[in-house]
Amino acid sequence: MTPATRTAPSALEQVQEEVDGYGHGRVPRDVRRRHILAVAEQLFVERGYAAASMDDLAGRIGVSKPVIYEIVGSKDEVFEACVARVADELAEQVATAVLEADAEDETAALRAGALAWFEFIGERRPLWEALLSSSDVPTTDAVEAIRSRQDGFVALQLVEGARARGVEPDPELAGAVATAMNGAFEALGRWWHDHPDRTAAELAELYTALVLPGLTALFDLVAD
Amino acid sequence: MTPATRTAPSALEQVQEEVDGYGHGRVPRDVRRRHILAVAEQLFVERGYAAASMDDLAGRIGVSKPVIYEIVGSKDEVFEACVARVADELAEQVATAVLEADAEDETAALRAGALAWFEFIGERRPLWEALLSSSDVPTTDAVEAIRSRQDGFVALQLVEGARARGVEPDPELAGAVATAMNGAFEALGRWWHDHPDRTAAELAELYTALVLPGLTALFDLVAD
DNA sequence: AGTAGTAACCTACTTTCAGTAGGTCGACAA
DNA sequence: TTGTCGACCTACTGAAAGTAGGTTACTACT
Repeated sequence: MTPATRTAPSALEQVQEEVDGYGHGRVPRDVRRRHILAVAEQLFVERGYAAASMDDLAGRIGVSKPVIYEIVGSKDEVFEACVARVADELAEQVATAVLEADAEDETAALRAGALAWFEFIGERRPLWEALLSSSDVPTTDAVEAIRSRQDGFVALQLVEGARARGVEPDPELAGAVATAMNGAFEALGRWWHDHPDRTAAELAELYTALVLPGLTALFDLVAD
Repeated sequence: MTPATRTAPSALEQVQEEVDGYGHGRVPRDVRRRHILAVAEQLFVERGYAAASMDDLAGRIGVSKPVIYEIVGSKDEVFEACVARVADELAEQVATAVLEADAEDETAALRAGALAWFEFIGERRPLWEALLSSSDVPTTDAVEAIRSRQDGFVALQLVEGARARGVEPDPELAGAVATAMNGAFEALGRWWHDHPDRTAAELAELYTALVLPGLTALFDLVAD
């Protein structure tokens, strides 16, 4: 997405610059909000959730704590906002990949979705781990929220895929299967962390091989 | 396992009684340890991890904080000890079910394992959620430990199953698949929470239907 | 220019809680 | 009786989340 200009102008640097644009320390709310979230993201990645303190965060931003509480909220809310940003991007990447794939070819769509997922977390592994699968992250409601959004998306694809074949599937079944599929995604993401020499494409291939036959059987996806 | 005597003498009550056995407050280390863990488990279930305080724990036990730190350790260590207990039981239940199944019939073994898993978490849903999938549990190393143990077990089953058919599988592949399978288990456990009218047997059936065909293809499990 | 209003920000607290330093108390041994 | 050891306690420190209430500088209007 971002053109690969060297030393990429990370969201953090961009906001930092924008903030510096105002000579004095005072900066409008929405800019400050982006500022806080960018620094917080960095901080969570560096220290992990538990060890990241609000005092430290405020210090890095160059602002006092009440500002954070006023503009974003509690520590949990800051964290959730960070998670939500990542989740939005993930959802968009995956959805785009799936919807761009040939609508007739469910196998290709599944493979494309899986590939997009693994590429996404491959590109920002530190962030992904810090926010979603590190060793001290509280499973916040935000995490639940992104899970259920992804589940909903996958379930929808399943239902539509089946319908396109003239099968009317049980929506609850589709929901359960979608949840299981996403659980497998998450788990493979963690596995990848311990086997970094694998490529996203290999993982996507493995995933597809594991899951597709069962889907076919359950939803008649590639019906005669 | 436990004979269903009415008002089951929970581990907590048993230990409580044993402690009361000593007239004075003083009790040997190992008894106190079981005492602490039993009460802690209860407390985590009631309040969740974050809201459970060491002061409260000490108070319920009828002992002062340093005793807990001396005998079990920090809050995290107490939590991990609780998790480890549950994990041991889960591992045993699943392993027993799988190993008792007909070794020739991998489909049956998979189904039995899945059933054991879901029955296990069905029987102690509050505990399961409090320790492993609630909203404020830090994903401790203990959780990682049980995951990797389960992964190892499943991977082993896959490898052995394939070997029994004369196929020598890639162990890393088996590991990845096992991880994905367990991720799906966890996810379905969470899904169940929102769809409590389903039975463990239904979930096991669904799970098997989703996963088995892919396994067959990948490992030649039910060869020719 | 002077002044009211307000948006952005600050100092300096309170509270809660994990974790600890150092001591008490009773049982049993020599 | 006195020493020692194991179980336990009181009373603290330190860190960090969250807040009450005040200050400063920019803006708009007279």
